Amino acid sequence: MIYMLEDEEGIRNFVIYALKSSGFEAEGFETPPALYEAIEEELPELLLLDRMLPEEDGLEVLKKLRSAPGTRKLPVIMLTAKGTELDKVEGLDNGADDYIAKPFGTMELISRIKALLRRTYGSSADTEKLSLGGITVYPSKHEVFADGEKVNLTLKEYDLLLMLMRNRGQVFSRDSLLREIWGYDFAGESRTVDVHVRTLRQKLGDCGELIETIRGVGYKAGDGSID
Amino acid sequence: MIYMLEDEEGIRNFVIYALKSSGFEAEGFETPPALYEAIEEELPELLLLDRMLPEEDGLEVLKKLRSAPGTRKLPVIMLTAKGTELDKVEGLDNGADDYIAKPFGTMELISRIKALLRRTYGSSADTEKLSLGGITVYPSKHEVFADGEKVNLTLKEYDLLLMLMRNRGQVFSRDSLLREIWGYDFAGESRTVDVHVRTLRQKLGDCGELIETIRGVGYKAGDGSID
DNA sequence: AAAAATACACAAAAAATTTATGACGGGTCT
DNA sequence: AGACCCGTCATAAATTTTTTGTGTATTTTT
Repeated sequence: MIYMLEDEEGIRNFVIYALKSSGFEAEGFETPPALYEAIEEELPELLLLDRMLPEEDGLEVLKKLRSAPGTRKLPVIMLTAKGTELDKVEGLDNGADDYIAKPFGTMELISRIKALLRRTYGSSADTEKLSLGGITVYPSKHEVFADGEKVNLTLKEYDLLLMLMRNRGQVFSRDSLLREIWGYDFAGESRTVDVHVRTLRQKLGDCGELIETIRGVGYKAGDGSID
Repeated sequence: MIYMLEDEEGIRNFVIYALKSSGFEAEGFETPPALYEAIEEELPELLLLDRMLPEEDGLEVLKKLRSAPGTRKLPVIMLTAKGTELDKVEGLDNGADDYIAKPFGTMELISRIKALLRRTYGSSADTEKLSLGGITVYPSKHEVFADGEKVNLTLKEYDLLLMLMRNRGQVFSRDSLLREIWGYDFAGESRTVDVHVRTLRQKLGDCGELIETIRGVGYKAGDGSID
């Protein structure tokens, strides 16, 4: 969720629209009190802050946010018509993470937002995860959780789960799984996959049921409806 | 320590001088290879990267840095004469944290550097010391403590530990560790890593268990849950 | 509906792979 | 020379993977 504090309705609507088009959740506010109230309700992931406001200066808002424990680390990008170097320095030195002078392009704004979010919330390693029902997989950590409990999987079990989770709802034949995960190319009869599916289900406990057997065809994880 | 990659000597010297005047340690490099070499030696806190370089494009340098585990999180500010919105978007979307178009003012540059350092290291707490369980590393002093006891590590052991501690929870394959720590052109056995992990674990005593073996994949430090 | 056939689940042993360990020799620095 | 770091190897230990056999559920045939 991204919040924006900006008194001019035109700019505000334009930016909020642009953000939503890029897949962000976004909400705009006209006055500092309205923003404060919203922050009490829900802390946004990032704040776009106009520098020049009729009542309370944007800089004052920033200082307040920075001095309150809950919002001390809130990523803030200042947006403003005041584009002199001194203005930028003032904004940044008071705790803003970025400072964009109007007029700015939508694409640049989006990119800067993404860059800041990336830096703040650690783009891949921590965030990157796959979930299905009670199962969560963190690929870069090679960790799997089922109903909150950490599960220790062997390599093949892990590969198998990842394969199924990455293509949820899709049915894989034993042969295609052997080819993809084992790299084998032979078509000979083998119960190898079955055995791994079994151990995998066992280790996943209740979540094991999310791996379905499609009789006569193969296996799949989830039916696409569950998130 | 801040590094700068910039082919024009005039700008380079000017910026390095400005940085030093502001109390930063800084060093400039003329070519990508020189930068890479320096990074092998010491990882800087931040990198200023010129976009247009005669040999290798700045963007290529950025991509390389972002794809290597050791420098994936290195804060990077791009500095460049190319100031169109598309250029900025391109730089930011490829992993740069900020993008400043020339000509830029020294004060703005310093402020942006400070803002990024603030965001990255949270008021410089992280640079001073890294902790995981009973292990504490002081990178600036090259000192390591395990359960309060000082531990004497050899260079490779230290590099290995630092690598794992800086990316806790992340799994590293032997190959990627060899590439990052031993250098991209190291031709030796990947079992070499095992041996160093062993000596490292030994020296860390009980804390050695924090370095986990992920069978079939590699090693990692901490499971993300421990702080 | 009963019988036969098929496909899968389960269990445990056997085989294969991967990692830990101990030891050695070359190299470097003091 | 002595101490130490580094990379390699052989072997032991640990764990995973595959094979194999048996039981059970489901589908097909009669």
